[in-house]
Amino acid sequence: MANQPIDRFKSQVFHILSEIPKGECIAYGELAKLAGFPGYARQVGSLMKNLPKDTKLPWHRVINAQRRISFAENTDGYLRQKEKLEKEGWVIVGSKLTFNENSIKK
DNA sequence: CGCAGGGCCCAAG
DNA sequence: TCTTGGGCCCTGC
Repeated sequence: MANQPIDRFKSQVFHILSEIPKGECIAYGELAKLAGFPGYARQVGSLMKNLPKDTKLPWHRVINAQRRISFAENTDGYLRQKEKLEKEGWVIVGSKLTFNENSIKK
């Protein structure tokens, strides 16, 4: 298509996303930046939105810069992401995402 | 061609 | 911690 840069951007995003190891997380902005398109955070969100349910990409490891899940708590997207993250050692502390390294801080 | 909106980001209060 | 307000880029109507 005409949007080659964007097309590459998408590919990069998906690639990077697939390379994210368990226990790691990345912000939309960071992801976009690594993809070579700093400032395209919103587009990353659009891509996530477009992801199929059967995707094997760890989209749940993508969070916002505030280190929070960008969904409202009453949405199933939030719940799904939360579950996956918790399985990988993440914990929700006051709406904030925190990595549980062996033991939660105090 | 303009406008609203999105899994955003950042700074203030 | 939450709410505003500005800016970021792209898509859809």
